[in-house]
Amino acid sequence: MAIHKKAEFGMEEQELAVFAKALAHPARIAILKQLAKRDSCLCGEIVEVMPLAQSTVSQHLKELLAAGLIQGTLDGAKSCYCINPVNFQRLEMILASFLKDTSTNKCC
Amino acid sequence: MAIHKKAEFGMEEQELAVFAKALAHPARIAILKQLAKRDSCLCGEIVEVMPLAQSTVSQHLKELLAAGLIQGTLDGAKSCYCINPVNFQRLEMILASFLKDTSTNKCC
DNA sequence: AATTATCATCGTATATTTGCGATGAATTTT
DNA sequence: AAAATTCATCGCAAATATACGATGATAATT
Repeated sequence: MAIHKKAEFGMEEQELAVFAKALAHPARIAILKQLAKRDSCLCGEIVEVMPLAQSTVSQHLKELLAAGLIQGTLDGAKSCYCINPVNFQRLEMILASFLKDTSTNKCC
Repeated sequence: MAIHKKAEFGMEEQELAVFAKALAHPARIAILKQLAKRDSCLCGEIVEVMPLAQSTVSQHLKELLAAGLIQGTLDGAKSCYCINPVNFQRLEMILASFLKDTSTNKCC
């Protein structure tokens, strides 16, 4: 876009938008489920159960990391990723607040 | 992307991804909050409280419509948009399921 | 009937996302 | 030490998203 106006909105909106964007691709949702299911994962283990190339999975992991939904370490050759419980709790809180703010039945 | 592989994931992942993508921009979150606050809105009323051009707001409304998060009618000159309560309830359900699937404390 | 107000859509420009192969770095295995 | 494994990053191509002004269509006002 010519100019990005995202910064002109409230902190709450921006924070939720960042989390939502991280969840805006089925691959990333599937990755998060896998991580939770196995408690933790090597990148290769995820690639095995995903219809995507290794480089693509690595990129999705990077985005999840940037959004704070997962945490991970790279010990030389091997990697290790897992859910970030703290930020997931934060996500849950923000979602609850959002759903409360948007609850209504009246319509046009 | 050269090829879109989204279709190769599960229905649940895809459905949540569609909702999440709709929420992946602060402007759309702000719009949803406005709609809930006022119960319903003309496009122009939203433009007034938003740092965006009318055409841009209209485009965001279209995306929210496509995702099913809002419903609306166009009576000639005037429009009327509001929250889609049914799909919001569905969103709430899917989110709860997702959060359950991703709950864990064990980490690497 | 002419003007004004409201809004969707089109066209355009730029930025971001998605996906992959190739490459290189670090570790492990042989 | 050589070969194999594991993974992030780079570079590329194509698709989407973001934002706006201009335009046209419809309805309400004058």
